Amino acid sequence: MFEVFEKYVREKVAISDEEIQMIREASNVRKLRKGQSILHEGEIFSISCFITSGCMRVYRFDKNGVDHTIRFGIQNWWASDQESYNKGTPSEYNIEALAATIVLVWTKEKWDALLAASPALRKCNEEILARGYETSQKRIFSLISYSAAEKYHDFQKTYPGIFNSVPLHMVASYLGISRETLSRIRRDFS
Amino acid sequence: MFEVFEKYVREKVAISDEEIQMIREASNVRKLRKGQSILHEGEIFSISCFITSGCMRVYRFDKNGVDHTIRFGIQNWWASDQESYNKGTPSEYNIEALAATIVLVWTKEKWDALLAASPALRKCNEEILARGYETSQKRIFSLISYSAAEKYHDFQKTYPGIFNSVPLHMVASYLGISRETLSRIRRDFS
DNA sequence: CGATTCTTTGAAAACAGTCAATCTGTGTGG
DNA sequence: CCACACAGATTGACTGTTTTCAAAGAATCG
Repeated sequence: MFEVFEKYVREKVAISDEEIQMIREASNVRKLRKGQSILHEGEIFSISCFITSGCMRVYRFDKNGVDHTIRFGIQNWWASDQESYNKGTPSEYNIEALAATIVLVWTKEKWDALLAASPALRKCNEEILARGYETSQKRIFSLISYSAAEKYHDFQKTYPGIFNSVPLHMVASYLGISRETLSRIRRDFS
Repeated sequence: MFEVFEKYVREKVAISDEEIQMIREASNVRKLRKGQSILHEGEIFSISCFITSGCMRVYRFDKNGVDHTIRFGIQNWWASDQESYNKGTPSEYNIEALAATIVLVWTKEKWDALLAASPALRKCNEEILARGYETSQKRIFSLISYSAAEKYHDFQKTYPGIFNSVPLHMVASYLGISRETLSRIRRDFS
């Protein structure tokens, strides 16, 4: 479990064994069954949650009760609602495991303490946030400029790991198109 | 000029007069005419750029040469390409003034030094990044779940300040719809 | 005032969504 | 091992929305 995280951090920043050990001790392992949720809308999201294996999905319901996929997460990704986490406000999102999944979690208190104690972790954290923002910008560009077929192919190419882990109707909901449209795109392109 | 920024910072964090003074001394004022750009694609974006008045637009061309509005900025917003700034890579974006605009700029070197020297500024910076990410998430949800009309009304309601500062065809390009569609939405709803 | 940019409109075509039905694969219980 | 249930994926027919293209009407600016 933790080895995955250690490798992940060491690839991003130089960090001492002591710091790693401290981070390890503050962490908890959680195993999730397929379909299990770590966040329901209305709850406050107050953990840092790193995926070591499996697959997760962040989603949200619209006013008609239709769910929309905000984001997926697989190994080495974080599952979170930054807004709820930062502000301590009730979340509008849900986070569920799409398959058997193992995550490392830290409470917000412990994570804050770790950030204060470890400059390397702090740097790593900043990088993660920056990377997340850049990813969002790219996705926004694809959503405003691509056709349905282009969005599909771009997703498949950019995130093959995710593409191969999640059901197609969730890919459709991630891309903002209907599953039928996605199905027809697939038929026409292969 | 600088007063706008000082007020902005003080509303976010507690900061000493000395720190403010230091930030002020490192800053430069730049006046932009309508249509003037501070970034062309291919260049490296290596300044922090705070808008004290006026209006800016971050945009990008797709492979057909059509431009798409990534983001707008008005007073108290930042104009940037985080990815180019962070990684030092050539930008894929363009940033232009949509009207006479005054910005405060810091070179990346100076800004980094300020962040290192002022914990308050660093905290403020983190908040800005977090807020930017949250904003992106909201926009993604609107792009994948709203109809064209809903996107329009949401934008108008959420960012009235921007809505009233930019031409409609750019609003359309920001929302990912054609100007004709936007025009018809407006006709049908008033 | 003329030039340019921005916005609106109409008609046709392309595109995507909906609904209902069917097909496919997986896993479960008998 | 089979039959059945269930979730996921596909298809067809239809509807509705959005884009495209071409043109004309405002608004703005030198």
